[in-house]
Amino acid sequence: MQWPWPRPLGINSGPSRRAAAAAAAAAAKKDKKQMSEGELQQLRLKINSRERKRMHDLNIAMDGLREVMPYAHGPSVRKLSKIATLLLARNYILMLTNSLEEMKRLVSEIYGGHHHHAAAAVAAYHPSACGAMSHGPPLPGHPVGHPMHHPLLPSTAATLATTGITAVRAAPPPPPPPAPIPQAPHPASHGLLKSPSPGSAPLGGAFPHWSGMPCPCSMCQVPSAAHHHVSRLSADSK
DNA sequence: TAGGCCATCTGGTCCT
DNA sequence: AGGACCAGATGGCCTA
Repeated sequence: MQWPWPRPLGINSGPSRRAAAAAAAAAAKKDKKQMSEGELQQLRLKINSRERKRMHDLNIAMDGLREVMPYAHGPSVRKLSKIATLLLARNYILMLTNSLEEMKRLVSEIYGGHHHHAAAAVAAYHPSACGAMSHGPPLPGHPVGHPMHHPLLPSTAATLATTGITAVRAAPPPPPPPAPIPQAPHPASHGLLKSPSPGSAPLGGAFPHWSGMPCPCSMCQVPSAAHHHVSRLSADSK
């Protein structure tokens, strides 16, 4: 259907329209009364199946969203819940927007309005790899000694906290960190791990971290947020 | 055991 | 009319 966004209330929903719909529903009900039990059951199964498919598609889309989120991926890592995924995605978008604005501002400061050079500088400074979150070794032109603000600043976990949502089974009362959170190395107790093994790469090496930047994951945004719950991975694939 | 998350079923509503 | 979307109800699974 061509309505991939929530339908605003009130569209085409005047009293007459509603009455018509109600009448149609009533008629359908009457038809259903005339249907045999078997036919009714067939119809129900068909509708249920459609709904299942719809929800599966929704989950696939949700998985797609998880894949591009700056968050741990991998078999040993528990999946973000749906609500956490959406909230993290929102913050991620806000962060990228802020990042872009900040970048523009810096560039225009540096180049003092020479837009041509400024644009080139932006391209060189902020390669697309940054957006792809593949932060391995520093990229050419991608400063390692980034000021403490890679603007992943709107804290996901903070938002989650303010919305009363626990990101990935957040552990209770996270004392809010006053300032930028120290990033490296990740504590072994980072969470989302099946069995935190000291010495092994945090998060199984699955988590892309910026060198010299705050970690974007909600784990780091709020200490002790999100722990355990790995076994649901298997349950999720039921 | 309580609480969180999820899948599924179901009826209502709206759109094409 | 048929399909999509939505929200409430229900029950299962899992963890603290």
